[in-house]
Amino acid sequence: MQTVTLGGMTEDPTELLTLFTRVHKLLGAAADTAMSEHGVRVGQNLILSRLWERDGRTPGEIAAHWQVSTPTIVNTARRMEAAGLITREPDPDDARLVRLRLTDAGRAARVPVQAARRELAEHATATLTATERRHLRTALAKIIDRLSDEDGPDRRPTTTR
Amino acid sequence: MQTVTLGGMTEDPTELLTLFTRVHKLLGAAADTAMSEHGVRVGQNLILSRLWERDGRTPGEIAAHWQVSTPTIVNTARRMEAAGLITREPDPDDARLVRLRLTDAGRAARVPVQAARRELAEHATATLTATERRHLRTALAKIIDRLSDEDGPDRRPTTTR
DNA sequence: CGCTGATCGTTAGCATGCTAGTGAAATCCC
DNA sequence: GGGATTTCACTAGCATGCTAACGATCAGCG
Repeated sequence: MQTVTLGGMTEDPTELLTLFTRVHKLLGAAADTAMSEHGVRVGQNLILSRLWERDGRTPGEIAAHWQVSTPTIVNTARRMEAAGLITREPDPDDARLVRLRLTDAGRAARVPVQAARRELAEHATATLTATERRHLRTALAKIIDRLSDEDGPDRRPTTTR
Repeated sequence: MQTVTLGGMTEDPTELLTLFTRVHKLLGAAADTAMSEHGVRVGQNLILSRLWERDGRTPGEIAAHWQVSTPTIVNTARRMEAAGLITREPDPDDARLVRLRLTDAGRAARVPVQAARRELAEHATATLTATERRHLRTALAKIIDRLSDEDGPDRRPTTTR
């Protein structure tokens, strides 16, 4: 009986999935607000952070890194091109590929955006003890590993299984 | 080799926002898959769980409970009506209100859907120690409290501020 | 009684994710 | 060399969230 205690409760308010939904909504909204002040929307961080690390990546490359679908990156990249954060040029050696490159604006957003995200993370966990914060990170990583395993359709086609 | 481990990382893979994004995506996808087997999509749980608790609620009532916008509930309710899970009738006493009521199918989904969500939560946290699981719940609740405070525009219009 | 303002649902349009299907280009392999 | 396969990006269409603007209805108050 660790959790549910009420009489006719049908939905435990501390149900894990519910908690995650709410945290994600709050964190996502806060991140979007904070990042928007620097001309970047929250979903664009998927692409920007990879291009900051190394410029000229392809949509498929970025999608694979985050385990996200290619259309997600393609559509986000189109919005970012319209917003002047990146450019999209065909690869000269392989016409199937598209190279995403940072503009000056895209490069300039790096420091403030990363700072805003870091500050938000600190702010959100300000009331957690050091132990809780450490366990939170561990728990999240464990859940990701756990769900990435059987769920992941073809992550790392290692010969053996 | 849990995840990435490079030198000039610009984006810490253990960055809190990133971890939450990934957990949310994995958990949401798994929940949607599990619930879809019973004819319910993951977002519809917002409405269903409230109607299971008490039938005949209004969209605004449900939106307020979850701190979610009214259009979110309205649009989800329209899809649920099309799917045969609920009906929508105007309130006889107040023509502005819409009463959402469960159909037999909506009522029948209760047990299997709740079981599926519970099993998923257990599965996802199976590799966590009891301590980690306890701290996870605490940490999530604390983050929700923290972000709901100043962020919440008008939660509880107490006279004083 | 009737005007004004508050309340409630709806519509329109956007961002972020997804799957399925298309088409072009590169690669494999006979 | 040339047809079949694989690999890309892209498009179309959906679900889930949002804000802004609209319209209808109810409640207050003169």
